[in-house]
Amino acid sequence: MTKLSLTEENYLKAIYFIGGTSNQLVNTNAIAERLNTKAATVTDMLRKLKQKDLIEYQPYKGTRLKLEGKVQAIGILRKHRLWETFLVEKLAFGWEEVHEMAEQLEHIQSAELTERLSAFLGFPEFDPHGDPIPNKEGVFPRRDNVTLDRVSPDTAVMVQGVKDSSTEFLNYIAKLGIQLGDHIAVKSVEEFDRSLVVEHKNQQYRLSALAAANLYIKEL
Amino acid sequence: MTKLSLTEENYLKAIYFIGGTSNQLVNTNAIAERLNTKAATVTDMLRKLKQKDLIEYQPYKGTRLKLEGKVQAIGILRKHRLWETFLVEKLAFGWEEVHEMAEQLEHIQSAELTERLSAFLGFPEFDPHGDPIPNKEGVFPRRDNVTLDRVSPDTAVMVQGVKDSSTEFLNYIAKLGIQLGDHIAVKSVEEFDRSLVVEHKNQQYRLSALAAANLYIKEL
DNA sequence: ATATAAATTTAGGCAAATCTAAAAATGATT
DNA sequence: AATCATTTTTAGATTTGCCTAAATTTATAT
Repeated sequence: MTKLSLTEENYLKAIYFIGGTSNQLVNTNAIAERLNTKAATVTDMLRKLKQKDLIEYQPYKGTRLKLEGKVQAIGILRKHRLWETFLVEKLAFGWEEVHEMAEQLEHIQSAELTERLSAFLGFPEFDPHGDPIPNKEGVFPRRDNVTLDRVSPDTAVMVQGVKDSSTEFLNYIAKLGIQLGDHIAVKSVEEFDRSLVVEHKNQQYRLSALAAANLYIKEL
Repeated sequence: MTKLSLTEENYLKAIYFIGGTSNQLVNTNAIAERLNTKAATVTDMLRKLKQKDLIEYQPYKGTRLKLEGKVQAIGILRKHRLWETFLVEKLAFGWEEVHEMAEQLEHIQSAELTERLSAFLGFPEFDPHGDPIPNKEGVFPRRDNVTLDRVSPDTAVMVQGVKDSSTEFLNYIAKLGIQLGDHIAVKSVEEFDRSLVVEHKNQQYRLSALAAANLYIKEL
């Protein structure tokens, strides 16, 4: 349980996200790209993290998190999503504005603070983007993984989360006025490009299949 | 308005506190001691901060903050005290527990976050230790600087703050159950050592002159 | 299968923040 | 005023995280 540097934490997080839930082998270049750094720099850090026994790493082969590395990564993710929830629910930020701040706040070291923050927020299970918040044991809550492109015409749904949380997508749906919890009715689906006509807040408009595939929903 | 490193921020804060409100010249050694570092290290940083025009510094003479350095230091202090207020009032930490966490939180960069936090807390003017929180222009609220050792016998007062916020003192008054806002009645003052007998929460006990001198109060 | 391309690592360096040891300046004392 | 003690600075290293350029390994494609 050595205390990690901010940089080390960011590397673990990057490996966690690229590796996905199945903990795939991760390429050096992928990490470099995600962290806006150079492959040579990543190699240095991988050697260091391996030496700390946080990752598996074989030169030229790739890397994956070991148990302790994963625990750390999930811990950081937990803090990130709790702080995002705080920023949106208590400080009234828009859900597209909070990522930067949460990137800083997630590195605050105090287990007690994290747990009290969670309690203060009412032990939330999903953050403002609809992403699941692992509990302090690192266990994720379950959620239906249905996206808007999967539903049939004439279905009413509620928006539960976004799959793609890039600024571009968040801005796009902010422009449409879509928020978590909003109700959307799918009117029709275009055969040609799978785009859909939806009714939302008394307005009808068209959504591309790509946009729809990035909205997690619950059928009503 | 160059963004400062965490370390640079800590140096400015140290100079601010040692220099006091009158912005006295500060010795290299005093800074080293406060930051648990070595004088040589401090010299390096002073050269750097001077080069950034944040401080006045003449080798062997000492240093003091320039306007921009002071603005930065007060900005950090504002964040520190707002976060402390948050931790105590919203997360129910004891006021002796929060310093460490606030030391980390004070470096979070986002003016918007700071202002929203202040609003969320109801624009507090004093933190849980009773210390004044500068507003976003850097102006401190005024407060009576009366300490408990200054009042005459048979006076009722309210605790407004602590002058010495060392862990030792905070623990001591926590043990006595003294909290901000508490009412205390001074029963008598001992000629010999200026110690006082006080009534507090239906109990009578004796406080040393030293302890009393570290409690800011308001007469009722 | 061999050449070429792509990915990765190694080598050598740089900047920030730190340290120890030695040198220099300041201040205090007789 | 000369000496001694203290404070401060300089010099030279170290660690962390990063870089570029060159070398090496792996993958791809004729």
